[in-house]
Amino acid sequence: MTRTNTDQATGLASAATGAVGQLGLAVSLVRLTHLVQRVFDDASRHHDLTPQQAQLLCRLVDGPVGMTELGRMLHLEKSSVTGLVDRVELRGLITRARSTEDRRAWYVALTEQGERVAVDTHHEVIAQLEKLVGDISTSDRERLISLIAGIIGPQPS
Amino acid sequence: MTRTNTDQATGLASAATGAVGQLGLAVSLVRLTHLVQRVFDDASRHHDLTPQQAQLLCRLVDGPVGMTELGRMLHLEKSSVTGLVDRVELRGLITRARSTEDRRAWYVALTEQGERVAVDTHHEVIAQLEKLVGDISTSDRERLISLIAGIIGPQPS
DNA sequence: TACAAATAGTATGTAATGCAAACTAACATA
DNA sequence: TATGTTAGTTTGCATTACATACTATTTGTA
Repeated sequence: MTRTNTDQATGLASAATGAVGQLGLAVSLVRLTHLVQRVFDDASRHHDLTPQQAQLLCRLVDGPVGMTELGRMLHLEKSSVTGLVDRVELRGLITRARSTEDRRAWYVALTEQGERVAVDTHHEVIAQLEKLVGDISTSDRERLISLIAGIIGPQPS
Repeated sequence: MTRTNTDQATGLASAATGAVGQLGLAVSLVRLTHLVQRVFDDASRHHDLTPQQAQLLCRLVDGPVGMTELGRMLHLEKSSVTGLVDRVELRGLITRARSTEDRRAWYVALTEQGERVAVDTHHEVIAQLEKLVGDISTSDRERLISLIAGIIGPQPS
């Protein structure tokens, strides 16, 4: 099986290529993603949340959000949103409130406890990531931020 | 609720800060991760795989791997590995073969069909990611690769 | 050699995730 | 008013992931 530079994968194959610097950009992005994902999962677990529950809480930090909008944000079908919100509501971290304009719609909001958990979890994620990037110089950090901004493009909320 | 620069979150809060360029590095990393994760999930789905199944296949591209080692690679408990391997084996994408040195151990390997699916899925992930970073100049790409290399550090396989 | 401890993997039971399809209630429009 | 659309729930299903308990094999040690 011959293999080009970007041909080795989404997971490993480092033995074949040697240093990280030899990897393609796409593969580097995938590895970086695994690492960040890991940090997020660990932080969630530390606060007794599943990663999905933590994601939900993070989406509510700026204020109440409707169920349909949540599904769009989290890329979930509406039935999945119902289940996720149900479970987190049962834990007392969020509440549902009827919309005043549309009696079909609900707004999901953090409870006081939910806000504490959301903020704490968020801070742990940020702190752990800062630890990972701590060695990078200020100018490199800015360069990295702007390069990433170029990739993720206009805010997809 | 006052909010510092790195204080807004793991999910959004863009309305409060404006442009992406204003975000902290940690938050940028989290957003980038969501994007890459999305690409990986979509590619998996296109090939009728769950993301976890696709991850598994990717880990086998370089050759057979034992169950314990798979668990270490994928950060899964051994009972989780058993289940995942069971299901993918049922689909005919991988096979178990007894180790010759240790009669307790198994090696998991791609079948012919599994190798095709793994390579195809991998190529789709790479192609989609390349599309995302296509606008970046060659010198910026190299800079980005080396900055990412600094973050992910020595190959954790 | 024999026996205890560690290791590789499986089996079982439980909770969470996520989808599709069918459903109810409310809104919107012709 | 009738019809279609939208917001959300319910149900049933497959997958994921863990902990715990288990079997079989290997390894270390007396």
